[in-house]
Amino acid sequence: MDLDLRKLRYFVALAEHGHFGRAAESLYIAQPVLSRQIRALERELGCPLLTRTTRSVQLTTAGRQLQEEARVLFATVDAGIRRVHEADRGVQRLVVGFATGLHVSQAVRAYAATSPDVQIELLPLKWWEQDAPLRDGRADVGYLRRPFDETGLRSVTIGSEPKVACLPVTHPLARRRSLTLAELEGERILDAHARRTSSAEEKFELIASGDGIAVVPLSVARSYLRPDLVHRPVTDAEDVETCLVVARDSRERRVLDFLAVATRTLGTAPVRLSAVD
Amino acid sequence: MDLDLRKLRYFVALAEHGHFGRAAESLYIAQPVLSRQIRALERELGCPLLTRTTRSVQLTTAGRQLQEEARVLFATVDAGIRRVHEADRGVQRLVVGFATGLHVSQAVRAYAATSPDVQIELLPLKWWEQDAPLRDGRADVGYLRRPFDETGLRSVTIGSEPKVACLPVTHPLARRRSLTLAELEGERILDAHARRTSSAEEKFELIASGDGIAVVPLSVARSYLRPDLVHRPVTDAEDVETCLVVARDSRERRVLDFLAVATRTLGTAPVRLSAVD
DNA sequence: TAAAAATACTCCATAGGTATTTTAT
DNA sequence: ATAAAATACCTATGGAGTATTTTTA
Repeated sequence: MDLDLRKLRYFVALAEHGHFGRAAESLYIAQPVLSRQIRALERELGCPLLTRTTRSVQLTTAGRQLQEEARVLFATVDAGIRRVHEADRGVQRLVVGFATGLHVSQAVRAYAATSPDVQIELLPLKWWEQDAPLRDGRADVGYLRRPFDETGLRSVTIGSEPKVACLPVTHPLARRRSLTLAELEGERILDAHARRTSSAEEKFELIASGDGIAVVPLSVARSYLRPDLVHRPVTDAEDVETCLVVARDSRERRVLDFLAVATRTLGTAPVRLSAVD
Repeated sequence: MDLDLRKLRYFVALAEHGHFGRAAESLYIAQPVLSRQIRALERELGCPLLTRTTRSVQLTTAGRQLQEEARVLFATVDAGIRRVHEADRGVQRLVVGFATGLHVSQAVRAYAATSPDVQIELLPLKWWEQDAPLRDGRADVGYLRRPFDETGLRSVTIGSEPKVACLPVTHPLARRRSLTLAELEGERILDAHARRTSSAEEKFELIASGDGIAVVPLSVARSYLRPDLVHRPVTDAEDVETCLVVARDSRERRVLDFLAVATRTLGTAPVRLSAVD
């Protein structure tokens, strides 16, 4: 049912030693135990992890992959347990999510100055799930662009930015100072791609190679700026609102403090809860 | 010793239901079993996860943190096992690491066209560990900037780029077309920061707020371009070499193919192994 | 007092041990 | 022939079950 981390640890030792006897020794268990546990692991995973001859042990492709996965898995476990212990010792954490192109470090530094005991973590938000991390607790507060699914969240608008069209420098429209939506009629617009790769970079690569153009918020264009691309304001496209977002039911001091500091660094009045709902 | 994922799964169910009886029911186990397992988990972790009254079960701070960690942990496990199964079914993967500012998507797309069956994954490399992922197998091939620790690796130089100084727009030197190292004497240079945050953004934030300047490769400056910063070539700073890197002992078809395609997209001759060593 | 968690006990699956056999070089 | 992994068999830890007690809103 559940992956057995003990067996996985045994497997890693075996993969490293390439020898049942020596691996068992390093694990302080008897060799037959290791043999059985590895067989069990192979059975549970449903695929062979090594090819055995009496003289050598060689990893299969799946085995090599598992060895790699084990590395990140144990690192994840260790880091997780450490954070649990920190939470137990009363260490406060604040995870600040931010959509591509939105700059948070000024607010973060201002907040860090007021609350030096809070560990701050930055979480870049993916364009296809801006809001989910706030709902499920992966982030305590986020800088997002509208629209997004606001159910279960509270948000304060903190600004807005124009949309721009990204074009190859060689594109005829690139010579214009600004554009209108009408002028973009007939252009191939690269939109919300289904592929959930990490790379919006790919989109811009496609634009550079002439496969299409994109209309994006100014700050997105800026953060993917390249010498072979230009961006021009689309004068009649609606501005995109940026906002600060928290989970609807979060009432924790550190979150409220951050909101206060963050809105203050924007030069606006501190957020009152009533204004947020 | 090892974290028990079964107990963790039980804990998650309990955290969600907030009630031993109902959680046990949802897990198809008896209530006393759940009680015991949760106590055992608390003992193993060395900290209380919930405050129990006969009417309600409430998570402690550590408990909330563990619930969060469990989410990412189970996701990591699932994804890992999936990749192991894929490897077993013969699905090829190629992980391409790249340092900030180096663009790989052109080569990746060219390679994907020649080898459509290979799953390609992009891995952004951290500035403080450019090379480690190549050595430990997290990446099969990487686009790196010299210098880095080349032990156990093979590299081909594929280009070089000038260094530039990043300054606030308001800085007196910002009006110059280009600069020399001598002219930067006396400036506060923000260098390799010890803090291993994900954010080189922070460094640029510091520059923008006048805390110092930085001398970085051109492509790094470009990828963190902001309206309140400028970058000017430092004419007498040595250029930075960019290179393609693989593990010394990697001889796999997919890696060699990628090298061939990648160097071809650069307009240079395909890499011969002898040239790499 | 009633609902819910904890405790007491029993059973069994499985990790781990030792002794031995099988296998491939 | 020999080194190394697999198999056989035993022990004991701990997970899961039922019955019962303890606790507090």
